[in-house]
Amino acid sequence: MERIETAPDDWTERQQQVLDATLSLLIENAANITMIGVARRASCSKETLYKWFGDRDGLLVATVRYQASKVKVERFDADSITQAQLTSVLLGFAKDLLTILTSDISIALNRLAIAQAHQGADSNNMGSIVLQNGRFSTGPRLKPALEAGMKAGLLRQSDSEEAFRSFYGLVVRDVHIRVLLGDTMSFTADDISTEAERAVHQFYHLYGAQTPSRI
Amino acid sequence: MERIETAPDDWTERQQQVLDATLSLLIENAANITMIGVARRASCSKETLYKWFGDRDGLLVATVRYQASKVKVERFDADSITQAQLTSVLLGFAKDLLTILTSDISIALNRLAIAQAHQGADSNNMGSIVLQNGRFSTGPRLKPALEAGMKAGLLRQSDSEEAFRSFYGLVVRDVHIRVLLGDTMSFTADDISTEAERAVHQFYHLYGAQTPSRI
DNA sequence: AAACAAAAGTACCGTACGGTACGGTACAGC
DNA sequence: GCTGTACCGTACCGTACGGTACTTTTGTTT
Repeated sequence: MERIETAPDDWTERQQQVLDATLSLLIENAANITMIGVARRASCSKETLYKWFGDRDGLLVATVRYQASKVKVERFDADSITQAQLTSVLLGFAKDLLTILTSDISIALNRLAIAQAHQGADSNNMGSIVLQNGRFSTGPRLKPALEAGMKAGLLRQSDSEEAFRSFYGLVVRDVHIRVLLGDTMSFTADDISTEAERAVHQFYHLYGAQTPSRI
Repeated sequence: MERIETAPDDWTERQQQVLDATLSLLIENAANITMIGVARRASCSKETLYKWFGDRDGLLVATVRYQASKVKVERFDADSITQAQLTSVLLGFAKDLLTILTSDISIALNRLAIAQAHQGADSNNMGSIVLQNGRFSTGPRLKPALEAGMKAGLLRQSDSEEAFRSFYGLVVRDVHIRVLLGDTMSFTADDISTEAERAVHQFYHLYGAQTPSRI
């Protein structure tokens, strides 16, 4: 297990300050973001924004990518795995997922991406970018651990992608759509731990090799 | 079991035509909806829109409520329930949920509501309305069947709200966020049936009184 | 047919925002 | 010191849109 970090998209420090300013404005109100607003918050000129990022969409895409590059990903890459290790990986994953999905910044970026997921059906629109760096980066991240678990006889043999999707459902349930729609669910760290443990327990119940105790 | 229909919010036929026009425009591009666009699509004047709906937000809220009023809700309201009945209710619910969440109209309205979930923290904003008529109307709808199932010894005794949320997670998994972000998942009716059956099977596995066969 | 109401159509206003241009300033290289 | 570059601040332009006012059409009542 090691922590790897994706490339910071090679922005200068000043440019990163601008992107951070954009992020802070997005968190405050993703819908009403304006170029002049970003310029003021970042204490830079609009012309600089256009010079660096091309246009409004370029700035927003750069901001989404920039935030994605900041997320450190933990990968499991061993052949064999013990029960305790697998449980630890699953628990950590569930907690990370719930923490991220309920964070201000994730909510803001998802709102932004969802709002304009319709325009520009190409793969460079914001919806695709968020999907790629969000949901579609989490699956492959957990896959090795799941397959090692199957190989070690801890999990039933099955399609690891399907297993992952069910685990995702058990972890997230209705939380994501609720927070996106403005339901303030106010999770404490304890709540998240409890939820993660429930999800892992239920997942073992569905996909574990031997049947553990109920709920 | 009976089909009840919520009040159509007493709009005249002509007004409903306007709301339908608004819906069709929302489906085409929820982000770029304009008053003049609605007026043209509905062959009415802007002034009429303002007279009938107050302002832009009033029109959008009315449209969301109007659509919600069109959804017929099936309720279970018996004291006792058989295994076959419970399975039927669960399957029907899962299929309905997946069908709705992946429909153009639900996607458009959720995008609209999510985009501006931040402004107006009062309970009359669009996020609250969609939550109330979407996620928060599905729970109570299934609750009686779940509790009847517990009473009949078909399901383990547990908090029916918690049981529902896990069922929701098993049914929806990552589907909702993916379609909202623009991932075209193209479900056929067969796909939806398969998904629903898997979810119900897994739900029974977690909450069923006797342990059925795996997956 | 006259009279009235409702609503379509159109013209208009104010504003907000994306994008551009330009003047001014700090600083690096020569 | 001179020149070029990078950047800030601000003013400006064009457009799109929300909202209002006014004129014309349509249709209904008496």
